[in-house]
Amino acid sequence: MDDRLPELGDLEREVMQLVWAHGPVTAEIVRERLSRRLKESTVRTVLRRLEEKGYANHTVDGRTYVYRAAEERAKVAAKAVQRIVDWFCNGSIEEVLVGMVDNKMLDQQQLRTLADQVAKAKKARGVKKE
Amino acid sequence: MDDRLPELGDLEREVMQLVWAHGPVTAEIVRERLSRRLKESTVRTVLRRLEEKGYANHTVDGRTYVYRAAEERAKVAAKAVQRIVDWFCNGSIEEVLVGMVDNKMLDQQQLRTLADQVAKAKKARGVKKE
DNA sequence: CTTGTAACGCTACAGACTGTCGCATATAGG
DNA sequence: CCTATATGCGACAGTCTGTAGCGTTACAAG
Repeated sequence: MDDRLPELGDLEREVMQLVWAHGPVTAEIVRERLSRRLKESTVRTVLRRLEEKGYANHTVDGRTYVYRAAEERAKVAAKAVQRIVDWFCNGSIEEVLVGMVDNKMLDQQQLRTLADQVAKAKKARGVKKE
Repeated sequence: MDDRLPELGDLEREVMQLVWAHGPVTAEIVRERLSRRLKESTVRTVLRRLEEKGYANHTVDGRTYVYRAAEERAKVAAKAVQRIVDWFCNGSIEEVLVGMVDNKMLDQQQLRTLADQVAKAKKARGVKKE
């Protein structure tokens, strides 16, 4: 259920960004949009590995593979953050947030606004029961 | 200033945990407290690499190296989180928080309490000027 | 001063993981 | 049936990590 997704390399991450941003894609599409100019086989390998790692799925359309994200971007990010929190702060999210404020990555005002936005977002998609 | 610290391997992380938790330590101390049973040279290598990576410092006491964390745990965690946020969410912390709520890693109530705690923590250590 | 001992860094090395492809193979269409 | 094309597989080099042996150096005792 809470399968720990393996970490990604730089290229892998860039490709996932595209998949998330662009929706279902083919190796060719990814290749075109990629910053670096790579061979198709390279892109396909990355896509395949992404699937092995559980980040993506594919379906076949004719003889073309169409890839799409296996999990929402926000969810993956959340898990990644959770892992960081577990590793460095004994699971205390507060500590991390405090650290971010200290480090000026986030200010107090923002944080407060955040709470509201989250509340709003939650309501917007329907409240889930505990 | 915002030097991107390299990521850590499992053992390296475990060692850093000890450094943070136990304060200034020697290779020997670390070795004793470590879960796995390792040779001293192994521990020293890890400590040295940790220093190269910018996570730790050392001073010499007699002929013994004493290591201490170069940066606060919470700060490192915060940076790590920041990186995740940049990678996966275009820097939108909100998105991650929403994801965590969605994923039931965090609930709305907690988040609100969080804002207060951070505010308190900030005040407790004195406001820093921009 | 000589030597034993303890702490150190250096070098090494095997096993993953990644970025990058070339190539043999299979298949939709004509 | 033949061709173009999309696919997967295998490969290879470079890097990172865990793990450790070894030669070197410095302090303490003889």
